Amino acid sequence: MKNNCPLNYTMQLIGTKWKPLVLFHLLEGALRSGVLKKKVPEISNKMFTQTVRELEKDGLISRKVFPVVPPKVEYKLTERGESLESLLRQLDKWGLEDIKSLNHTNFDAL
Amino acid sequence: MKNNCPLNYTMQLIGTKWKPLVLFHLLEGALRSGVLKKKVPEISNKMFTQTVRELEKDGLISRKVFPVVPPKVEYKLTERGESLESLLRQLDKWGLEDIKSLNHTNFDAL
DNA sequence: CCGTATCCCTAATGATACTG
DNA sequence: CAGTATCATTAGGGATACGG
Repeated sequence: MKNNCPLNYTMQLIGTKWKPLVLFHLLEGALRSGVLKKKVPEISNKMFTQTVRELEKDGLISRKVFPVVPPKVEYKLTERGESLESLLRQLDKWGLEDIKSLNHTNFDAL
Repeated sequence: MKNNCPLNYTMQLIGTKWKPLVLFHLLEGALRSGVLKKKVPEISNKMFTQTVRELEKDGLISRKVFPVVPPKVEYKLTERGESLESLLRQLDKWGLEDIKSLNHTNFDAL
């Protein structure tokens, strides 16, 4: 761990383009692979797989395969992943508030 | 804004390798350029400049030049930047807690 | 002291086609 | 439905040398 800042450690776990979004949508509960993917419309097939694989490797989500046809796979947050909930919500909230304040600024200027 | 998630908006503002660290260190107050840079030892000259420029452009920090020799430049958080304080501290806190819990796990396993 | 300008490398992301 | 493989592109990052 460099920079002796736990902050960096956290960013390395969730600080990518897609991870926060995937985690955020899983706050609702377990989701089937296709459903989860549709919640992040712009994500490519490759990046979706890569993202969930890494999140699984890091123990933030779990993957459950149902032995049925057609295949069915569900992803859900692990306990460790759930511990990110308040952080994820705060990230979302800050963005929302910031956008709102920007709008106010624009309105005032016009 | 894509994915209609403010979360993403936030990540685009601070979700890079160095921005969170720079912002975090500025929570203490204004810092002279060289001092701030030393707080992030591994950062290259180029990335430091690039990082503070972008943070300034996004209105999260401000840059003050003192007309003296040798040159003196100070960076500090803007009001908008300061609004990130609790978020930054929570990022740091989560990492710290997670590292601790990992250590416990390891100890238990040994 | 502070910052810019180059050059270079690697990791991250994306489009497309294909398999069990 | 879920996932893999491949190829191509770009963005992020770093080393070094130079300039006000």
